[in-house]
Amino acid sequence: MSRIAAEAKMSVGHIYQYFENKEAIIIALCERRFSEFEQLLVDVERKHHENAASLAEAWISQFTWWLEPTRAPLTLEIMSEAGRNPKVAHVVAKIDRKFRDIMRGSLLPLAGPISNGEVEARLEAIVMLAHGMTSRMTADPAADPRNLLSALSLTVHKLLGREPRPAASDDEGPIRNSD
Amino acid sequence: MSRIAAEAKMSVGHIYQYFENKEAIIIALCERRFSEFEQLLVDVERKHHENAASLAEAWISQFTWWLEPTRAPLTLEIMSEAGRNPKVAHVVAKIDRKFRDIMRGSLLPLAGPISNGEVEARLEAIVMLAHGMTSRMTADPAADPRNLLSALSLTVHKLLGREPRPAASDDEGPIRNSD
DNA sequence: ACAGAAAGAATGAATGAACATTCTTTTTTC
DNA sequence: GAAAAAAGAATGTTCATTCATTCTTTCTGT
Repeated sequence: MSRIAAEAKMSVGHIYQYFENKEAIIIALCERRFSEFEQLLVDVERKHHENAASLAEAWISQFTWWLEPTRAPLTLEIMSEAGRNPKVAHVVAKIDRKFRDIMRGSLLPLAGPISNGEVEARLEAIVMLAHGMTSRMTADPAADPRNLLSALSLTVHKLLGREPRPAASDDEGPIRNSD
Repeated sequence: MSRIAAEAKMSVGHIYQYFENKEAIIIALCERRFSEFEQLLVDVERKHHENAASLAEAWISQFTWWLEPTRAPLTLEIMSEAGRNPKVAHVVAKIDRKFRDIMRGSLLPLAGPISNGEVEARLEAIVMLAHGMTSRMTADPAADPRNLLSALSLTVHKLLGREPRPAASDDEGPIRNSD
């Protein structure tokens, strides 16, 4: 609380006029974080709704947002907290549902006609990849965001039954994780 | 510490005869956890080295280990902690390296000849999926381990360029995540 | 064989720091 | 000058670590 107060340039006591307790702050931060990302996806969808091919690329590239070095650790902390705190779990569940709805509607149709169960399995796989990205990003100081993103891209394309884009945006080969 | 002491049926003070401080206990727990899993993979490899087809299946099924409801939350906590504590990060990096070595040697050859960069990208994807599994498992109380595992299986098979096994072990369809 | 001294094992109360929350006091605003 | 806003000191709790003390085992000299 004292650090939050310092950051907000308020006194500790004053914060309690705006939030009932620390947990309420945490919930609000989670909600803000997730709705920011949701907005990113909605924007991408609006921009590319006419062009199926570019949608996948644009959609994937949004995940750099989660790879910001200050964002990933706190996101992982949120997932951990969700395991203990049902209120946090509820906020996480909300964005998860939203995220899957968006994918079901705009991304997965690119895979062609597949069974309902297959659709859900692929959704789950992509959600797992997204979670895995933030976990890898925070747990491995040598993890390179570009590698994580291209592994995501590769896998999403395979899940959509398409070939990944022919070349990376810059001409370098894959980057080694050094020790 | 008091809870650890109770669990170990020791006094709090006595624990400090065996561990320098709480951090040392945490490191030891991480090491034990990871080496247990490593042993699982080594065993699977030994058992299936003659049969490439069954290796992938057996290998994938080992991941139920990470899905144990008491294991996943603490594993996620470890990943979070690795972001702050370099000693924990080092232990995580060690199992990560080992894990990739095993995969490179026994699993990925099933995918046929692919470029070096492709190999590393697929390794990263599988590692991300593994991390994602524990994150999903702890963050979503409605997550079903069977769904997570079959999403993993589906994706690993796609990454290996093979079709997933024809049917699930039991005859049920995919399980919905209820609300 | 054995008293008793030394070493080691184990306990649990004391310490001090961190921290969320509340309460009293001060400052600002109208 | 009253009411609202803001500050920051006080409170009570949790928790890792330390420390004085007690209990147990092992060794030593006769």
